[in-house]
Amino acid sequence: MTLTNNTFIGEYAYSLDSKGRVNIPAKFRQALSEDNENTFVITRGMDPCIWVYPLSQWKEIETNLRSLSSLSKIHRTFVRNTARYASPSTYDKQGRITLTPSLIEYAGLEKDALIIGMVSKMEIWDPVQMDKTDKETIKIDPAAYDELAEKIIV
Amino acid sequence: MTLTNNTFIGEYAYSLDSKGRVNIPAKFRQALSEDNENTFVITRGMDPCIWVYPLSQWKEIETNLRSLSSLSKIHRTFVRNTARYASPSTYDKQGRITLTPSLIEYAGLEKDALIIGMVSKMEIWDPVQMDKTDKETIKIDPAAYDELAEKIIV
DNA sequence: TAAGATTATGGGTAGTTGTGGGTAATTTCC
DNA sequence: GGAAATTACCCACAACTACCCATAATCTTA
Repeated sequence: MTLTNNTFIGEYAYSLDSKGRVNIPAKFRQALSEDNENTFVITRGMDPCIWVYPLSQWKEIETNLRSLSSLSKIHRTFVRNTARYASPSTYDKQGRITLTPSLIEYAGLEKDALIIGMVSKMEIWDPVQMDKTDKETIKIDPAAYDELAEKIIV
Repeated sequence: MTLTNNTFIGEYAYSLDSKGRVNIPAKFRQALSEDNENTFVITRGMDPCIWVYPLSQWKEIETNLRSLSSLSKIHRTFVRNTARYASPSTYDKQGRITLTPSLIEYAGLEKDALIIGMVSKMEIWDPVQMDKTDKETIKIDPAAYDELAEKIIV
């Protein structure tokens, strides 16, 4: 079945080659709608990983950023920090995107790359970082989950 | 893989040569719409950096400045400071613009220049100044910042 | 099960990009 | 008015990147 609704779920293990390329799971490529022109926007995640947006999704963020006036210092800082690390990346005939050296370093990627579907976007993790973060997750305050329960039903 | 016209994202490290020239990232040049005739307007940023607008974008700012009444002192000051240091700069065959000595001094530029995409414009920073500003960012009110993030990041 | 299609990974090459420097035109200043 | 300095425009080259093809492993389908 071919879903083209820009929705990504599941986890995949790939390798990062010497040119900084990683494969995008075939299912994710098929899920990407035509208007994205085979293009994602990669940027820093809030965790030590790379966030990968469909281009159309990123454009919405850009539109929102445009509405902020540079007269306000906090607005300037926010626009800078959001736009600064982002770059578009179109996948090649083999289905790979090229990551920037800066993002590879930020995520601590070496040989292996874990690609995780986050519904509206995806994340690229180094396996070691992922492990570490998993262990820290256990320490999360259960009360925080209770609060979340009011917002979402699973 | 062309992003929206006149939209700039990402960070690039270039060098300032002995003639005061800096490269404009190829992606930014490609993003610039035809009607700008390869021309940007450079001026003082509100942070210690140089702001670089597409010519067409600058014209819009001029229009907005016109609408500010000179009866108000703060309006006069703002218009003066904005218009005063601005000058157009067309990039050469190699894609470089020439910066004015006054702006180079204002931004504290020496050998290296960091070019940062700010969506509707770009900024040119000295790496040392950028570092310093990054560290000050931590002092920004986290609550206000988070609120902004929730509104902008979809 | 076998043949064909798809997927993941590696590597080669031609064109593009970033950087330095040269020369002719223009401006400045005495 | 003419020399000096500045600016605008041009060429050259090294490094990099986008694009192409190749191959092995895996999945599909008849």
